[in-house]
Amino acid sequence: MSTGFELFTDRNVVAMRVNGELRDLAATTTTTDTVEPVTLDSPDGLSILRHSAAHVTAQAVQSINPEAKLGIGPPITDGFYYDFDVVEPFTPEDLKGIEKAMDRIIRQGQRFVRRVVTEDEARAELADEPYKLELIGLKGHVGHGDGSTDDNEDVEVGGAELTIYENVDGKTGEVYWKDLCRGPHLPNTRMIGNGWALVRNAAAYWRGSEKNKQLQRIYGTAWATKDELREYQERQAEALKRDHRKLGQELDLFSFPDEIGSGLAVFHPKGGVVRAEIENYMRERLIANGYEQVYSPHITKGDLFMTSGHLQWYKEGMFPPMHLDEEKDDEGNITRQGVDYYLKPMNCPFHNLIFDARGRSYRELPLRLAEFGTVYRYEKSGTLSGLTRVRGMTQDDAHIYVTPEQVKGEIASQLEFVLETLRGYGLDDFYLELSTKDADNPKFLGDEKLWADATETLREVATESGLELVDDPGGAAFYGPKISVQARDAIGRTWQLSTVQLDFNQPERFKLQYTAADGTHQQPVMIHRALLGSIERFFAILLEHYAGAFPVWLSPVQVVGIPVAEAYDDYLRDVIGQLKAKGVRAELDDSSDRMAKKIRTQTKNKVPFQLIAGEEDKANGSVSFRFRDGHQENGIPIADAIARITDSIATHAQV
RNA sequence: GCCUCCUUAGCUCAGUGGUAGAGCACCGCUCUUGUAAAGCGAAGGUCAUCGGUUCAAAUCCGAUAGGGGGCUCCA
Repeated sequence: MSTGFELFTDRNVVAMRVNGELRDLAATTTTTDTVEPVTLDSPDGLSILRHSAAHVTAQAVQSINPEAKLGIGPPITDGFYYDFDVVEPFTPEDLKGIEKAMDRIIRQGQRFVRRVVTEDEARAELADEPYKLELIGLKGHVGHGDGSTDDNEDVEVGGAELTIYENVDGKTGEVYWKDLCRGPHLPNTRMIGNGWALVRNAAAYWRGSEKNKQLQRIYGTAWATKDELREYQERQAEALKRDHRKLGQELDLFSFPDEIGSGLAVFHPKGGVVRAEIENYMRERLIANGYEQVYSPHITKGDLFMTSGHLQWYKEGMFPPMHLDEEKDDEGNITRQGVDYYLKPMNCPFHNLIFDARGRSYRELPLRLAEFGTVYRYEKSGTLSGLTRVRGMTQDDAHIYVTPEQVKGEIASQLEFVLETLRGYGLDDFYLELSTKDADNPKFLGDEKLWADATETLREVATESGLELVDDPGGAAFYGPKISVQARDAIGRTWQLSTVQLDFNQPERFKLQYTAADGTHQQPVMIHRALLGSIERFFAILLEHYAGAFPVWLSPVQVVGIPVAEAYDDYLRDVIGQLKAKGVRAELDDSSDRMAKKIRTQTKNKVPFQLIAGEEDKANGSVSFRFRDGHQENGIPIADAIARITDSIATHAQV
């Protein structure tokens, strides 16, 4: 029998795994146990650190406001949070005070002490903590088919036995504070060190349901060292600098005029260039890969969405109808029945009608219909965010109709097409996510066997791609499972981009058919495929990925000519003219600014090529390049300069 | 939708009860020959909107709209 303190003398060890279970260092082990050390900087160690920091936050809050009732306080990515029921929400000043109190607790070096309690003991000790009592009650039902506690709540109540963690004085053993908790914890608050900070406060529903009361949540971050905290804060600052809303304003790309309404963007001329390039490239790729382009209107009679099922399942996500064509007599009696028209939230029903416009042969399949279809969704106001979550957006939407035998091959080639196209935009770090149905959720429609087969097919294709595959249980659409491509951007954030989704439901609802080789009528399988997601969102992702410094082909202005003095305007104007003739977006900066000011301005505009010329270059028939990072290449002959620029556009190069 | 914070000139922001300010951008003039800001001047705001308190409101209170951060949602 020995404790972790005896087994591990390395001070970086903060907990241990005993037979696979995380335990406090204070726990006792026997010689037959398998015991592994958990270091502070390991993923487990960081979670424990963050969880302990959450406890200290709660202790600090209750030391300031004893009336605050405790919710839950789990570790999360990069940090932790703790929820409180308080009469007055926390203010930024409150957070400063809480940080001070936390600092005192941390410096004091209080020990975390684990104590096993019976349910009755726990209820007695936590009589003033209604939320904790609720969790104890829930735990009582786990194993009786409830199973409703999620991972975060599990952090509080844990597995086989109820435990309370006490924060006690390192010397006297006096108990300062306690909380229902599974643990494990750091041996001592001092180990939280100085790599932590409170980040913000926000409201959050108790147990994640909007039917419940909103609690006040305090978010914090915690790291093994102060340096790692600083790196984290720098990453946050970098993300802020790249924020597409900020860059969109600075670079004059798009805006959201209040006069139009929430979540509805306009693209300015410069943003329009970028967007057109994004779309043009996509179009080229579609045509080269056997797609046919179709168009459909923005509104439709409601019946179409009854057929598709959208009005039954997603009506709250749609803009309310326009009621048209109703006529009444003088007494107000309806003499002609009106019709409801809806803005479309999805394009698929229209494409189904195109499929169904005439008899289809198996020889036509796979039939790939593609459209940049603008859709409107009545997103809740609180969910809107820049271009990434809007109420009006254009999907690069495609629906592919295949025979059941073609499903696997088509999905495999779709996946390849998707990845290749994304690489063309400069994204090349991907992993896949397989979204499947929950066993018992009634939201998911259709035959179990179909789901199982479809899921298996997707899994095979995903596995064969060789990319990392992550499971997303319960993430499927109501009509079928999907593979989504997640892309990592330049600073390591991941974005869900393309989705390839199987649908057996809509072909059934629309009674879609094709004539098979044997003359029988068969139902096609439908594949939904969005490559960029929405063009607005993809625009935002690229903008953040490149931090506004687009590769040349996407840059709104590709070349700016900067004469050393006015006398060289004409010389450079001629070079710019030659570039324009080749389709390059080139301009001459003939404003009255000094050269250095022009360089500053165009660098801030993130123009990829600045062409500078004065007497020296003019005499040699050359120009000098200056790039966004400030480096220069002087005296390049004009013809070479033009070739270099046009090549960089053709190859989608970054400069 | 819910909680919370915010909204002053085109942009970034000062201005905590006595009816508005700076820098940059825009416009005009003068100047300007080699790699990130030339000088001078003019113009620009019923302080998001509406209502209330007050002798007096950008400032205090309320509502509405828009935005940020979260929660919930995301076909």
